[in-house]
Amino acid sequence: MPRQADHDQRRRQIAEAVWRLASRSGLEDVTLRQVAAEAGVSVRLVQYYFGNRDGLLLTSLEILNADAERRAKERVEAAEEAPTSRGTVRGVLLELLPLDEERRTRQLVYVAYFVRFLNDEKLGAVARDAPPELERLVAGLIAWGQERGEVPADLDPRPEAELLLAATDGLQTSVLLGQRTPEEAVALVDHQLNRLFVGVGYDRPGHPPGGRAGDVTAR
Amino acid sequence: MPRQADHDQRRRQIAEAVWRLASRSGLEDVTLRQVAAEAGVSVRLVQYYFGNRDGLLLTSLEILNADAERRAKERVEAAEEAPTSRGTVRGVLLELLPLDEERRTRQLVYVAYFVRFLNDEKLGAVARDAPPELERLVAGLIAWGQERGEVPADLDPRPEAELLLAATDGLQTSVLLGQRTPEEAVALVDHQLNRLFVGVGYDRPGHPPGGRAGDVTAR
DNA sequence: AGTGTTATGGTTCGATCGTATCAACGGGCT
DNA sequence: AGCCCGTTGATACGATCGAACCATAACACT
Repeated sequence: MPRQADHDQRRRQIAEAVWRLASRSGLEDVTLRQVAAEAGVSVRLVQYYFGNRDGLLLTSLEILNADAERRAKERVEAAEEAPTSRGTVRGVLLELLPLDEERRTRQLVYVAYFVRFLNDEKLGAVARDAPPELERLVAGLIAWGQERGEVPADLDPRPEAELLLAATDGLQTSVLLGQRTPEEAVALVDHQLNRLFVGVGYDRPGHPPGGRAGDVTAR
Repeated sequence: MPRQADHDQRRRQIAEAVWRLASRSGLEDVTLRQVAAEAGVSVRLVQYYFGNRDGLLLTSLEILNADAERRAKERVEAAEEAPTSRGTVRGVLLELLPLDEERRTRQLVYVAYFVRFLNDEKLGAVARDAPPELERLVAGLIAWGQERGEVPADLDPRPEAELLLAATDGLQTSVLLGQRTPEEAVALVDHQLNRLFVGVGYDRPGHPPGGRAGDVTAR
């Protein structure tokens, strides 16, 4: 029991227990006792680091959000090395699908909190931040694709970005429910990307476009 | 009190209390006592009609689902009087948006139950039924539109239907969170419909197509 | 070396949970 | 008329909840 513990790590350890419980069976199973047991600490320690239950729920969500933001930034930067705007947009969208355990858990946690976002201003603020920013980002990428001639110039980037993100969000739901495999969801994202991006293939460099451009764009 | 009570109405009265509580603050506030208070009956009565809490949650969801199905059928039939396949598809999609209090509550209830769908087989079965059926319905309507020359023949109806429904589902989320007005969501649905349906206007009969078809289709 | 603050564990308290039990009312049936 | 069962109310019980309190080990600082 050292005097100088790593508070951030301790908080993260407990927050991860909250995520697991919330994603498994919802917020009603996120009790101080269950969280303590799941994290392998005493109830007192949870109180010490988070105060009361509201603080526990809020701080755990904030940590989750910070994680998501950092992860998204990483993936955007990685995708930006790709020579096409399409690759970057695809990277952003795929961050919204439950393609690995981390993303799956994160998205389930958001769902578990969802109804609270509407009536709890503090929680709602945390949740309402991200999406508009994403829409600006994707719209900007589409506009950039237009400058590079990868996206038809007569498209309006903003609604295209909004629809793309909404569709991905809807696919997320179906994948979580097990109605669709992650692969099918990715294929549908690519299908929609095919109508936006002409003359560029998937984010694999050197992939042959295949057929006339008119075929790829499905119109 | 009377020996012969209307059981269905009683059950519905209590189920509606469950919906209100669940949509307001999540399943953790759906306790027997709170439900009884919200419905204006005694706790014993809730037990009498639903057994235990699991039964209460399950049966309330089943009643909600039956309502949704009936309402969707009504709307489809009403839309089918419209002369275009587009009007019918639009009617189906708009049923998925929180455009009135009934739809809003219904969709919030689904969200409140969501994480339970994954681990509770009984609940999951109720939730997993509807969506695939919707996809077949919309895909069929698109195919019908192709026969009538309202939809380009080279489109594959199935992925178009899936994307349309996924996008609407995603828009639902943003409207519930207050990030988008219902009007904006409907506008985006129409935007996406514009790329599928050529040469037919909105479902208002006699609405002038306006400009060349190429303008309307955004491509 | 002693002292004070930080970090942690254990325990208790009143409230509320789901569930079960006891009690009573009231109309349909013989 | 009288019994009886469907229907409703009130209440009790054990478990668990969030929150608070007390105790103490261990390191930092002087």
